[in-house]
Amino acid sequence: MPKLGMEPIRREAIVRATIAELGQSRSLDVTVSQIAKRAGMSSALAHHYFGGKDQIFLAAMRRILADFGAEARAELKAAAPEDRARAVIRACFAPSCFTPDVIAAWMTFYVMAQTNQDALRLWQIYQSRIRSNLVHALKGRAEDPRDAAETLIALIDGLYIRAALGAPEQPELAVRQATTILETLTGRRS
Amino acid sequence: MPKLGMEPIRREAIVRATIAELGQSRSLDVTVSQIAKRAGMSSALAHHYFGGKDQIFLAAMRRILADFGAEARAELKAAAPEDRARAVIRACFAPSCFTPDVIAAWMTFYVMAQTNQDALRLWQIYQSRIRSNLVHALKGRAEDPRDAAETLIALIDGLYIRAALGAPEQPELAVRQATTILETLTGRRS
DNA sequence: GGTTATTGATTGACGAGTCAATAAAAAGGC
DNA sequence: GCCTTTTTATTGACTCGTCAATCAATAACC
Repeated sequence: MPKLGMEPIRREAIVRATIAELGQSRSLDVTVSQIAKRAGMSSALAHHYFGGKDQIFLAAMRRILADFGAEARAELKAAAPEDRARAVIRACFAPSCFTPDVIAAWMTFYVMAQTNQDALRLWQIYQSRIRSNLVHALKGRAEDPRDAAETLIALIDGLYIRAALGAPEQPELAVRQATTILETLTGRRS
Repeated sequence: MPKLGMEPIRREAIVRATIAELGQSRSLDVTVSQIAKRAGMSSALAHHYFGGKDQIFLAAMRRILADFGAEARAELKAAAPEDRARAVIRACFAPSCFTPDVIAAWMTFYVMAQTNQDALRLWQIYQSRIRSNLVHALKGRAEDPRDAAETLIALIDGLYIRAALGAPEQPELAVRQATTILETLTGRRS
């Protein structure tokens, strides 16, 4: 009983299912069939719409990156100029970006980016966006904005890993750690 | 022409080959055959000595952890009391721990630890060791030694990820970033 | 009748783990 | 010191499962 105009619906379902499955199984060893089953369709259809497994993963990665971008834009728009750096940190650990599923998916993307050029490029784009946001936010507030931004990003990456492996660390805790560093970097000793 | 007493030699060769292969192929999709070939033996022999793929990986992980432990112990022994935290940082980015191969292998272990209980336990042991070293080193020098240690570890993890994905970041750079944070955490503003 | 949606069945490759067979060294008996 | 037996080392060939990708077939829609 095929209805027309299914393509966007199916694609959306697959992307969601991919993130969920990746988050649940916690490894890259997720089969197209598993994803398709969770999305309520046959694996053949998933192949039909995406062409291959890699492209399914890339679509999921793009989605996660886009979600983060939206979150960051929202936080930045609502933030006072001197609060922009904190806004970026908040975005990183916002509920839409810091769920167990998404975190676990991130991990797999890190691995994928080591070998898949497209994945690497996506990651780099995300990196340079967050970096430029932070550099901009830190200009005039940290001694070396570039350096401080780089350090903060590394710290955030590390907090993600720890969230992936450790007990379900509360977002607030991660935000607090990152904020503390931010404040020492901007010279405000607590 | 079997010679006796080969077991330790073969095991060593497999462990080395695993790290090398993991580092080169940059993914967990490394076959036992690939490893065995690099180690100069048949895959059957690898199975014979280790029992299975997981145990091969775990042995490689144990090795890397042990190498780090040795490095850390050496650095700590040679460090003045007020330099102990820096010694730990130096150990993390020492040549024996921070080669491209080892870094890439680390990444795969992070992923493995998400699903493999034994791998997770190994990681946790490593974590608690480095944490207690850092807490000890920071006692009386940072406002909240535990918190500061936690943050430093997260930062180090993040620097590893970035090294795995980015251009071959120089160890000195990573050490500098970590040391900078260390100094702000211990109250010495540069 | 052409397009879109959909799937079950199939193909083809690859990889973990097993096993039987071979060969050399060691151990034991005489 | 020889012959036998056991233990250790080693591999090629094989089994069994899995999975990505394809395809032919079916069905609704226009």
